[in-house]
Amino acid sequence: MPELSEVEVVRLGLQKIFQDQPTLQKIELMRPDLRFPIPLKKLNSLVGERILSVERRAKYLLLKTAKGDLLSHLGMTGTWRIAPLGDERDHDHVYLHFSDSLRLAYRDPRRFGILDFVPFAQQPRQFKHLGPEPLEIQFSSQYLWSLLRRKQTPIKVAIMDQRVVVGVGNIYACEALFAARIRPQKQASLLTQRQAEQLVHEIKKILTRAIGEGGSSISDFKATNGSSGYFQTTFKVYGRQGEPCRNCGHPLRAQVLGGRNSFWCPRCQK
DNA sequence: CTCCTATCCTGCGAGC
DNA sequence: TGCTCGCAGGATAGGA
Repeated sequence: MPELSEVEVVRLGLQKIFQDQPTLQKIELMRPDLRFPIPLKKLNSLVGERILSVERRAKYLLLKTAKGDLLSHLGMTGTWRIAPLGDERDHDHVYLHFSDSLRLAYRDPRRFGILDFVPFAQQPRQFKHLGPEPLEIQFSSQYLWSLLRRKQTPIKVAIMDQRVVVGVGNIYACEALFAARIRPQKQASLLTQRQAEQLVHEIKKILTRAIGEGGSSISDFKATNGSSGYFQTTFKVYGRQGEPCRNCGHPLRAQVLGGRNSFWCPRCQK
């Protein structure tokens, strides 16, 4: 369930763990069956290398070394955790052994995640069709509005399209549209420039805020796993169909758009 | 090309 | 208490 904010919080946690650039000493593969089989042989070429940094693109994480990178995607239920010897759990796929007796575990019960090897200086094939990062200046209202003019899909489907902008998942798509007062089912091509402006502003605001709130609990890295990373106490519409709008009191509604349940206030959102 | 639907998987909560 | 059932959802493949 992690969206961009949650993945960024995980990146910050991993960066802290790797600040002394430990050496990868061994990769222990417990079960290779993720979305795609984990390529142990290729990943083993990273053994002996130091982790130089941890980067993020969209919801992908990259552990960077001089020989190449370990790419991971958390899918729905993927987590990284510090796993001291003895802390083995169901659904642990991989243990990464580092110098200083550090061991990291990748665990993913639903197996929607990805672990892959990226050769040095190569662009991961997964990045080929990705749109701009939502928190970069390239994601501007001018960019979004001109792109949406040709889109014959509901606006919510459009902003969840990774080719339009990366990292906006179902929860924050609903919340950003509520904040921008736009109905999720509104045709993307019919947004006004003003609405595109509002929407871009709210997406940036909500993602930034979520990173800030998740990041504040970073001292306990384990706290960043699963859905506990969401600032879910402050959801205004997500999962609240039938309950009163926090703004006007009108009952909130739900409808499936693009295969995803969507929540909105019929009075506040136009 | 654009848009839509099905698919992968397991845990959890609702309902009986 | 214990069972079944449907939903959750990121990304992608394949069909219309």
